[in-house]
Amino acid sequence: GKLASTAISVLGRLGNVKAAKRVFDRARLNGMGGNVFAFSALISAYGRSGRCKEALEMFECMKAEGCKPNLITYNALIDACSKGGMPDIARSLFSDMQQSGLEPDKITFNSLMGAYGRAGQWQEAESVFHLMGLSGLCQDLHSYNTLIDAFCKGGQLALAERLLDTMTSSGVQPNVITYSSIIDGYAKSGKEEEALATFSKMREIMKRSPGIHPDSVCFNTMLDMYGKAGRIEEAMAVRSEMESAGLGTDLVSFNALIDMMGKAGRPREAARLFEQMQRQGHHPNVLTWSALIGGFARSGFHTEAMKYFQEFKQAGLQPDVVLYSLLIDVHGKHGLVQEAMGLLKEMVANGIPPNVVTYNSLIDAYGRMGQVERAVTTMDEMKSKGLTPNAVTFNCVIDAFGKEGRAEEALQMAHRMREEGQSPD
RNA sequence: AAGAAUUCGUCGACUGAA
Repeated sequence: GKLASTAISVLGRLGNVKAAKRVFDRARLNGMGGNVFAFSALISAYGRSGRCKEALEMFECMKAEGCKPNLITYNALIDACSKGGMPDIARSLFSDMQQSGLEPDKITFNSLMGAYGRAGQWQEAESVFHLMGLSGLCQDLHSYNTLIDAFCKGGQLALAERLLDTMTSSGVQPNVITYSSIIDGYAKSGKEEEALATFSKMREIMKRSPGIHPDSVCFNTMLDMYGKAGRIEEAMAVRSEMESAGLGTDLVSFNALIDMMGKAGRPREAARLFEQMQRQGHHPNVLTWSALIGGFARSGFHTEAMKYFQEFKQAGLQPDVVLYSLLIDVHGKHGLVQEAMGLLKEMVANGIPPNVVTYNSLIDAYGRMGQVERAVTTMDEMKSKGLTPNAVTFNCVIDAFGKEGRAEEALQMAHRMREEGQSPD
């Protein structure tokens, strides 16, 4: 009973949903599983791995079994929707729970705010923050951090800075997470100097409060920022600092470094880091491999890239949409459309449904080859699969017409783009 | 009064005279 919910929770945290579900099922067979605790833990486990649909199914399932969801169940489910990028469902659950007589608590508000923040809807996040105050709940450190992060993700750095001041004067002390969010916000807006200034400021403040230091997430944020900006020297310097701080280069640091080298057209350096990390006992994950493979593929070393892809599969790891889309894209860009189609078949056969990005890469490939008609059919095909073309899709098709000198049709496509709710820019 | 479940920051994919 109690042991089962704890086990489900721990497995969920480790990212092993399969095992969590097994424990859940077994506990239920033994007649000690079907309680709120187990259901909530499982819903949370699904949420953590981004499987919001399954979380919602479990929720329906528990209700059907007559197990009444409580505050924590709702919180877990709202968080699952948040992580799954479905803020609107999160919001309707927020209403539902009140209908059933449950009072939202701080965690409920924070989770809902996070749902909007992740989705880039910082205005909504802000209004939840205020609603929280109006409901008589006092915003805590999580609330401030969540809203600051929402502002940062929405590129509203001035608002983030202002809220940082507000929280301090309200007696809530910012922590590493607060500063990391802001640093990342600057990093993603291409404001490296501001990010660095925030980083330094944080270290100054932390010097005065013993026991608190920038952690690896914070360093990795800086590291990746320099990597993305192609400032290799500085990225390396961050790595050294991390090591002298006793944090070491962790999996995320290596992934960022490998990506940096790959994008800088230095895939051999990336491969060196790849070896190095393993010597240090790190197990490469899908992100590591994608960065590595992408580096080789973008530089035109397809054979190398595919060799690593084989190795990846032999290592028993499952390729995902991103990895397949990456491979499809680089093959398409180099005019290897047959190979790209082969990969598409393979992914479908492996039960990985292509998404908008996958299709965009194919459409782009046809466009580059001057096969506008095929580009258009591919767009229709994606629609028939229930996928909605986005701005990138339309841009690719418009560009394809443009390249062929078919300005009329390019314009028509731009019109359709508006009709279908995408704004051309 | 209980060994149970819930909230914050970092890494990989697509378009553009960028």
